[in-house]
Amino acid sequence: MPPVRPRPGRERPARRTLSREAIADAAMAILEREGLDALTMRGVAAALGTGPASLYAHVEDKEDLISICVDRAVAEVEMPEPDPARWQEQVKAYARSMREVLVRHGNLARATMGMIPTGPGALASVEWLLGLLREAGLPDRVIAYAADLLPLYVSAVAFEEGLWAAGTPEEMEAYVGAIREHFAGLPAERYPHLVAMVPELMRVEGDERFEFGLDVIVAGIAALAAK
Amino acid sequence: MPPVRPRPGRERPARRTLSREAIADAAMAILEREGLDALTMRGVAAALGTGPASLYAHVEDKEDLISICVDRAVAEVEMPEPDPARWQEQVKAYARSMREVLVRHGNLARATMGMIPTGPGALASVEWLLGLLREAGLPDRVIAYAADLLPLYVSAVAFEEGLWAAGTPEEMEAYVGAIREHFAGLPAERYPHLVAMVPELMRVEGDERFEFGLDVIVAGIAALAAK
DNA sequence: ACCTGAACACCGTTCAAGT
DNA sequence: ACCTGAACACCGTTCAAGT
Repeated sequence: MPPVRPRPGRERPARRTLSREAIADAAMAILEREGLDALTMRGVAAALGTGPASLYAHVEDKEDLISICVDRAVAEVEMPEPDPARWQEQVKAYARSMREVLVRHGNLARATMGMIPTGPGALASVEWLLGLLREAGLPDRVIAYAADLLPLYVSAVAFEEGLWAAGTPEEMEAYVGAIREHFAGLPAERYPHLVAMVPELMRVEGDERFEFGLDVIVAGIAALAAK
Repeated sequence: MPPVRPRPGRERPARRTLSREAIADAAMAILEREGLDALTMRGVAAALGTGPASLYAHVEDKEDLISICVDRAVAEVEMPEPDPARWQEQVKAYARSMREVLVRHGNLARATMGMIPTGPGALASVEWLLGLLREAGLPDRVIAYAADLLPLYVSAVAFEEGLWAAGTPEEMEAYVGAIREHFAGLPAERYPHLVAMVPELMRVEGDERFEFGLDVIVAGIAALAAK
């Protein structure tokens, strides 16, 4: 009669098997907590209790891993039932949701720029936007360029906002103060327009800034579509 | 009578003294030849025949060095005599020139984004744009946001174009081909709008794309200014 | 097939020491 | 004050070896 043994291979708790999904989960957690700059292959591996080399059995390289994260994030963008009569408002709501998602995921925006989306999340997102604009009756050529311009704008804004959010609030405060002083001290004879505009420029604020660009772009698309 | 000596301290050719300017020159040369990714403190130092530590006597850090390069590049943007009656066309010409400058300097665009300009080159550029829009009679608030939106758009486009230009033309060709095939193979029942739009989306081309966005933004600014 | 330790070829920046 | 060699604390990725 064989001696009683603890269940075979269970002397220590089984290591969670690595997988594309588990790696992406760990990466997303780091992104949300610390942002894109803190996302390293070594960090992801450490979070999974292994070494960086182990990741390469499931993931092509760091770029590949980031593209998985981007696709997951983009899938979170809200896509309400298209209502062609309200396409301008729906396009804006879509852009607002995308901005929120990109900022929340530790400035993934830097990665979305220049990326041609091929993952299911991004494809569903593009499909939604194209559908809305087509049902609204915009010309195909305008739709093609608009569907390219809109995410570009949102990504650019989110990218910048991610950079600014990198520092602590105190550093941020100090930086803005230094900028303000620098601009206030400029010679009016050399930069008359700039000096005259300093108060107005200093009033520029994140949300309003985003909404202004959105207004401009949606109004511009509507104008070009009507031509 | 003292022996004839070669000029004092000239036994070897004198090392070119380091300076902020010399360091920036070397950095700009690397940028134009190899792009932003290839710009390293070690590379700049090597080009100047010294070690990386030597740079830190003249330059705060890498970010500081890049900001010098950005300012130099922005100073190259064309700024014709403002003609308020033609402000829309002049804004577009300004944007085209900025795009060209950013792309030519090895994708400096990634660095201009999120940067509040304080150097003389950037200030002159902002001053010009503000002056044009003020003389054109746009409302101050629209000017403030427009002067922010326009460089953001140009930088975003240049940033993406810099990414695409990173590979060789053959790699580029292969990548576009793969994308085309991927999109052509998508199930029409899952992505009806996307599949229907593939031919139109594939016709999207760099210059036309940039011009479309420019048209949209300038038309949008004009529309908001008229309200 | 999957996982691993160790190593390779890089980074930006700091520091003590020189001149 | 300026410059330097060496070192520190990181990277992404590869590779031979294990299972």
